Amino acid sequence: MVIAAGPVPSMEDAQSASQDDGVGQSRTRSLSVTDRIRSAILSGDFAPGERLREVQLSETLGVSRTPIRSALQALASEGLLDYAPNRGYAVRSFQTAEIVDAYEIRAMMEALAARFAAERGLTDAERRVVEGALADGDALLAKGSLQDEDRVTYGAINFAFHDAIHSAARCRMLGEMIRLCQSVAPSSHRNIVAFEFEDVRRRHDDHHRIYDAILARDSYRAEILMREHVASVRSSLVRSMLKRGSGSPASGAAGTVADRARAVS
Amino acid sequence: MVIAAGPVPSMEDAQSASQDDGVGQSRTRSLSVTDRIRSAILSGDFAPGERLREVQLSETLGVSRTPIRSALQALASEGLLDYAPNRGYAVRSFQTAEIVDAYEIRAMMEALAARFAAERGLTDAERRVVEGALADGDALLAKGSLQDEDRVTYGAINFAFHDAIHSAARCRMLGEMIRLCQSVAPSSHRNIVAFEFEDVRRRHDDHHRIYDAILARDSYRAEILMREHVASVRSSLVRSMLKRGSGSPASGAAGTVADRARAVS
DNA sequence: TCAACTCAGAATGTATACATTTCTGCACAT
DNA sequence: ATGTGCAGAAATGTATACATTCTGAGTTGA
Repeated sequence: MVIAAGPVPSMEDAQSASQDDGVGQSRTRSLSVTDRIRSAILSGDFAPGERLREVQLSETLGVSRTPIRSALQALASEGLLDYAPNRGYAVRSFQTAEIVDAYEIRAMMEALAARFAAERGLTDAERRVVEGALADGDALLAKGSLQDEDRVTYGAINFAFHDAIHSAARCRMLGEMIRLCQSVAPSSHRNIVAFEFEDVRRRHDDHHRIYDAILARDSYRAEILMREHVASVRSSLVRSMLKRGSGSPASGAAGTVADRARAVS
Repeated sequence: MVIAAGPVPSMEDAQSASQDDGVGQSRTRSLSVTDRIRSAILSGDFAPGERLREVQLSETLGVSRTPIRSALQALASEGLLDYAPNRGYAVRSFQTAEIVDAYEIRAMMEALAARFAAERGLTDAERRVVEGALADGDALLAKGSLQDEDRVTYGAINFAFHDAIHSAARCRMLGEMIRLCQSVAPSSHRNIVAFEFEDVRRRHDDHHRIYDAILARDSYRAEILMREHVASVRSSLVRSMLKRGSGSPASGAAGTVADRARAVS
C-alpha cells in the first residue's frame, strides 16, 4: 500500500501528546496508539489484507513496540485485524456477505435492546434524549427535502436515538456486541446519508413507533419494530451495493473498509 | 460438581487444529498462558473482584510479565476481566441479572445461526455430526433414566449438535459472539447435567425438530424453535437459582463465576 | 481525634535487548 | 524452467531493566 509520507493523520501529535492539557487523564500510550491506528484503518489508510508491522508502526508513531503490540491485539479482538502466531497482524478484509450478516446480527441485538428498554423503562435523561431526537427529526423533515448537511444532521439524531435505547437496555454485553457489529458495518448514523428523503421519513416514523411501544411497555412490539427497522437498513445497503455493481463477492480482496465507507457515502 | 480443569472446548481449536498437526506446538507462551488463566478463572480459583497481579502470575506460571500482560488483555476483551489504566486487571464479578441477560442474547444468536443454517444448508460432514448427535441422544434416552455420567455424555452430544449448527451458519462473527455469551454463562452442554430426565428428553426433541426445520429449509421455524430452545435453558437456570436462594442480586459481589458453576452443577 | 502530607513500597507502563520463527533471495540441481 | 535447500535478513515472541503511577502506612499538625 502507499502510506509512505503521511500514514496516520498528524504524526506530530507525539509531541502534543506528551504535554497534554490540564485534565491529566492518565491515558496510556497504548490506548492513544490504539485509537490512532483504529482511525487509520477505518479511514482506509491500509489496504485490505495488508500486514501491520510492529517496527514500522513504532517508528511512525514514535513509541516503542510494546504499546504497538498492545494496540494491535486490542484491534484484533475488535475484529479489525486478523492475527496469526509468529506472523503478526493484517488488516481484515471483509467480504460483502460478512457486512450483510453483521446487519442481521445487529438487527437481532438492537431488537433485544428495544425489548429490554421496554421491559425496564427509561430514565428521565434517556427519555429527554429520545424525545429530543424525535422532535429534532420532525423539524428537519418538515422542510420536505434534505440537503447533504441535513443528512449528516439526521445521522447524529439517529445515533442519539439508538444510543439512548442501548443505554436503557441496561446490558453491558449487548452494548459491546452492537459496537462490534458497527465496527464491521458502517453504523446507521453514518450511512443514513445515502438514503432518499422518503427513506429517512420512513425511518423516522419507525423511531416514533418504537418509542411509543417502549413507553407503553409493549416489549414484543418494540422488539419486532426495531428488528425490521434495522433489517431494512441492511436491505437498502444491499440494494445500493447491487446498483453500484460492487456486490460481487468474487475477488477475495473485495469489500475493504474503504469500499464500505464509499459504498454508503 | 466442579468444572473439570482444562480449557473449555472453544472455537480456538479450529486454529490450532489447522496449524499444529500433533507435533510441533507452535503455540506461543501467550496463548498457553491465556488458556491456563482462563481455566483458573472459570474454575473459581480467584475471588470475584480479586486483582490479578502480573508479577505474581509470572512467578506462578514461570514466564515473564510479557505473555502475562498479553493474556490478561485477551481475557479482558473476552469479558472475564475488568481493566483500569494504571490499576491493572481484576476478575469480573457477574451479577445474576447479567447471566440471565447473556442467555437472552445467546438465544437470539443461536436462533439466527439456525436460520442461517437453514438458508445456507449443511455440508455432508455437518449433517453427519448432527445426525450422529441425534442418534446418540436417542440411544441414551431409550434407557428411560439417566445416571450422572449419562448426563455428561449428553452434554457432549448437545455440544456437538449446537457446534455443527454454528459451523453451518457460515458466519464467523456469530460464532464469536456466541462464544462471548458462553464465557459469561455456563454453556448448555455443561449445565445440561443439572436437568431431570424429562427436561433432557424435551431438549432432545427440540433438537430433532430444529434439524427437521433446517433440512426442510424452513428458516423461520428453525429460528423460533432454536430461540425457544435456548431461552428455556435460561428459564430453568432462573428456576434453579431461585430454588437455591442464590438469586438475590443485592450484594455487589454476588454471582461469581464459581457461584454460577455451582448453581447449575 | 482527625485530616492531610510525606515517602517508601509495589504495581503497572514503556523501552530495549535477546531468542525464536518466518520470510526472502540466490545458488544449485533436476 | 522449475523445484529444492540453504544462508541472511527481517519480523515476531520473550525477558528484563527502567519509568511512571498508584497505594497505604506512618507522621505531623491543627
